[in-house]
Amino acid sequence: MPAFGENRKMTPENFIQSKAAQAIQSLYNASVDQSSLQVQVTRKEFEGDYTLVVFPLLKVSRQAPENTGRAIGEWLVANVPEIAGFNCVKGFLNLLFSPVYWDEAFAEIAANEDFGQLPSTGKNIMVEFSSPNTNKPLHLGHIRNNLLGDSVSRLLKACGNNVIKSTIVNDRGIHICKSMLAWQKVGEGRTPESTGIKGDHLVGDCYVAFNDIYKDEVKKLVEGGMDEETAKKEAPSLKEAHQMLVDWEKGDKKVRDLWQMMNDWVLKGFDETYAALGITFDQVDFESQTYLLGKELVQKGLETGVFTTDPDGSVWCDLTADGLDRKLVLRGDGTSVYITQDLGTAERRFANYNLDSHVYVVGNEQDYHFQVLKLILRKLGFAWADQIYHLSYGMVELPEGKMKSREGTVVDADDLIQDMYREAKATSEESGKLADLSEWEKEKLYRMIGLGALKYFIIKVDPKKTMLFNPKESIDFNGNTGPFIQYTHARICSILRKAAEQGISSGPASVTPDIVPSAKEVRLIKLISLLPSKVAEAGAALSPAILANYSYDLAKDFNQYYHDTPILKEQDRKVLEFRLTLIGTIARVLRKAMGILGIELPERM
RNA sequence: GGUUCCGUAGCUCAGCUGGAUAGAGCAACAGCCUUCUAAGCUGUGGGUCUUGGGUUCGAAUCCCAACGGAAUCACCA
Repeated sequence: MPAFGENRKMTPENFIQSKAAQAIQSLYNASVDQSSLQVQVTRKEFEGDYTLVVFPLLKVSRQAPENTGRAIGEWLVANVPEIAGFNCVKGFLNLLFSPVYWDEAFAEIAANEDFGQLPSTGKNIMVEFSSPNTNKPLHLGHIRNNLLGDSVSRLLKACGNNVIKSTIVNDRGIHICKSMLAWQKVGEGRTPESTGIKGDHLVGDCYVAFNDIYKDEVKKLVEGGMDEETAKKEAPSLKEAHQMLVDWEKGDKKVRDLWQMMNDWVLKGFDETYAALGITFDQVDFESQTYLLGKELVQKGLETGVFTTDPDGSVWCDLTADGLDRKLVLRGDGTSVYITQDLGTAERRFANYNLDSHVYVVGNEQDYHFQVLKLILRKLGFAWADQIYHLSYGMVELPEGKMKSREGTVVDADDLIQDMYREAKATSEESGKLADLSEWEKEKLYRMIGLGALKYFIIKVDPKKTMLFNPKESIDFNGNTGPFIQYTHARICSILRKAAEQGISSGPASVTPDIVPSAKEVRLIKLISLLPSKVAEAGAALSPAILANYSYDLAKDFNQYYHDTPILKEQDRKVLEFRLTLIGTIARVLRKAMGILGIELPERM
């Protein structure tokens, strides 16, 4: 992927590789494969822009590392006008580009409005994420899922793909029946309207109530002499819930009506949470409408011998040869299981949307499920089976351990969003910098900052790792946090505003070849220029964390530059305009990167 | 037991296809607001990269093993 804008034919790395190959040819009369030459950005402790690692070349040069490096460096300076100087430390040849080179590179970035957007691939990619159950409200785990899914969708889009965001609402099953039953038993006809409680929370309360009733029954049965295992199965409320599920499948009107009503409450509640998070979907499926999919595939698999039938009529796929176990795909009574409908929906989606690939954002507790899913699809002969990517993410744990809904240690999504908002408000009010804003503007800002903090906190961690959520640290707005990056952007906007008041312009045209960027400015330009490769890298690894940490690096570097460099006091107009263009470009790059992550950057804070 | 993932500063995390003295933030300590937003900046202290082997000029990174932790292996979803 190009490290520079799309117009540039060569990245600095390629450029050095090709010139170094020429140097080696000329000095040692040996030809080396350009791509085998290792070039990296020079570490900031050393002087230079890019570094050629000379160790691998010693076989060819038959000289000490230092001498080899020096010889190549001298040749490059003498023969390549873009390379202005070099120094050699051990086996590392640090090369310095001429200021003109950087100036041109920067002008190109500054003029490219689409900087950071990669060329179109023409591919259709579906990203499925969120996929909630309708028996309880969203919690912190769902937030990680939603933010990853949303960010990854934006990443893939920035990588030039046509992205379809989808979710499948798990609105059917024993869990929702439990909530329904409890509502009938102890709900006393309460509704979101009559109580003012958000619909998903009301239904979640019912779910908790069911578990209380259930535990009570089990306890009584055990006291009556029954062993615990049996008691857990024989509890009357559980049997009732099962009966309710059977009635639901039969289409019993009373059950269906109740189900419809309570699901509507929940979905309305979810809509509010999604709106608060700024998340939307292009395609929403409901499991109640898709759970029968996949049965034809089972039939097909039986015909082709991929599946076999047991004496009791259940259908299995034998995966023992692949190091896995036997997997049930159809129950003895002919009803389907979880994986059956997943097979079916995958087939339907690839066909309907002409997908090139499909990303599933699902927790790592389902790693095995997706391993099996892909394998079965491959056995069924679908070429696209390998284009399924399970974006597996780790659990979110609390300082006191795992979240357990039954023990009430879950962090509720709505509560969390509220807490972040409140903290942002308190911190902002304390600073007193927003006194002249209208109430409406302030509210918008508190939301932007609170949510930015939450989103960044979650997204900056490598998805596959189990992460710890410490409420105290999450509301800290100092250091490597969303608000730090937002603050940097607000500061940049402030500078540009002040400059405009003083009638000083900034823009690509102000970059002229006679400006010599300082070492710090060159570092910033190098950082800015990394955006396209970071987008590509993050997209390929499906890790928004890469982009988040890159944004932090850029913001941190800017803050240091900002403190060391007088900007508006500078007398030389040309230098001033160059700096303003640089600062404006940083703002644009930050906005782009954070936009891909789904985090807004305010112009004031 | 099988499979997969994780183990880096007191804590939370970075560390790209192997490269220079392993980096940030938090916490602790010491500085910096007549100058563009102090939600900031500068500095100090803090490491056997879980352990042991291997591969090579060179390993936190790749391979093997051990130890520790997590997930999963349902006629649940």
